Amino acid sequence: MAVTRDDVIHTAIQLLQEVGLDGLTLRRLAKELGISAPTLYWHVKDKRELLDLMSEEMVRMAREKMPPFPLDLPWDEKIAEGMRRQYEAIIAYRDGARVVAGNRPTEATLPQIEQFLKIWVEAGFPPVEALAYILAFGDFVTGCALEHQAELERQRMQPAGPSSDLWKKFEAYPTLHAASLARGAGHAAAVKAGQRPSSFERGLRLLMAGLRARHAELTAQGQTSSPTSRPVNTAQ
Amino acid sequence: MAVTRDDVIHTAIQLLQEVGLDGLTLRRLAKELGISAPTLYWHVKDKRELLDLMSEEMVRMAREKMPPFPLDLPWDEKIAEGMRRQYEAIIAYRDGARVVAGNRPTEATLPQIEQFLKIWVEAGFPPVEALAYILAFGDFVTGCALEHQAELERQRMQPAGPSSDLWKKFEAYPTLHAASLARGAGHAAAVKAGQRPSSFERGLRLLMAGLRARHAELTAQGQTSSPTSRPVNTAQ
DNA sequence: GGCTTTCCCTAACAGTGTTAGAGAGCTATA
DNA sequence: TATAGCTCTCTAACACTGTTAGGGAAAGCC
Repeated sequence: MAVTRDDVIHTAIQLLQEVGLDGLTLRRLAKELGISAPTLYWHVKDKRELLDLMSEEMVRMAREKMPPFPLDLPWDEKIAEGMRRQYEAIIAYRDGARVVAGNRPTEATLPQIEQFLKIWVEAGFPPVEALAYILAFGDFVTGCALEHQAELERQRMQPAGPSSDLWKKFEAYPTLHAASLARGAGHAAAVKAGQRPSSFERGLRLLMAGLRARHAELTAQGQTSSPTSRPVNTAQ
Repeated sequence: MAVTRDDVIHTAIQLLQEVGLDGLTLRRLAKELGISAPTLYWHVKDKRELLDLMSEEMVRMAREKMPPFPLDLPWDEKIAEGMRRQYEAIIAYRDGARVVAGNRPTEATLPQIEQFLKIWVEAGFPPVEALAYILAFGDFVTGCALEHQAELERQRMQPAGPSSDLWKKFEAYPTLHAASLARGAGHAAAVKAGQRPSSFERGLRLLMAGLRARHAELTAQGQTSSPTSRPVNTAQ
């Protein structure tokens, strides 16, 4: 049976899990599919395009596996949950962050953004400001996901490697020393157990606190029944 | 005169400015130095090591050019300024974010972290919590810097390309449509003018607001003269 | 003079994404 | 039924990449 474009994409994603992004070569993928490397160019324009398609499909599949979005939450918890889902979707696959981040923005993400943006506007944020915040939140998610998976790849290469040593061998820096000691084993264990690393949750909590403050400002400023009807200044 | 290791690093950084990370090849660098490619392996173990050295030197040089850090600010503005400097240092060179982010954490950054951490602890944050926040902030900075420079590279390839079109051709998404129209030309112009994009400043303001709220919690909880003497719960 | 260190070379390997060009098998149409 | 065209695949090859092997000339040291 002939190989389809979907076969290429899904086999590539599966192969990514096994060998990582740096090991994902066209020849390797072709062998997995039982075809020759140049044949891939009939299904796909570029390796760049292949990665774009993989990126879209990966977040789509990851989202598909999640329980339906709880719509009966207060606005701030809805937004927080939305960010968590974006984070989880990105790190669901090995090197997913690098694949998604390297991707140029595509049209397939627009409905997703639209839906999320609506939550913000219904909460009372002016559309421009909400969009700006979504982008900023997105950058944070990307950064966390990249750093998290980079750490995973480092551990995969040399378990308990010099990365952990680095956090212990400095008595020259007293504050850092105290902090990292107290941090110590708990963190490494949590990461290895696949838990959400504290960086993301910590930062998210801060962002949400800041957002609630801004929201209070907005609702105090424009006291109409429809909060979007009278857009306020965009918080320069 | 013989080529030194510093020559290699600085020529590589200069070459990075001209051709970008993807254009930075060992043969190209060797030609720039007037030597042959394999000779580079006498000065440097790896390309990976070369990039690590470049990363360190780039942030060092960028920091060197900044005015001395203003120490007479309130604690929150000191932290915000520290984050801004980290961001500026990373995006000071072309593809700087990719170079720095791809770098495994090195010992040279420790004094920097120690100094920054001290600001937090003096402000009243327990060391563990402060360190966690610094890492979260760092992820945010990395994410913003990567996205910012990725946008720059996209523009370099095709000025006013389909990326801008994407934000305009969707009347199917009303909320997004409204937001992006109001955003429109102002943003693109700001990015092209090299201004700090709103994503970073917006997110930073949110993070700082959240941080001030957390700080208020902490100081209300532990009312001693030395705020670090009685570390409080770490905000689970 | 001999020995080691420093700095450089050419030749080559194994791998990468990618293009050129050709061909087998199916389908639809004249 | 013959012909044209579409779909999917192939081999050969190109222009790169990082990297290794192994050798050689100049300088300093004992």
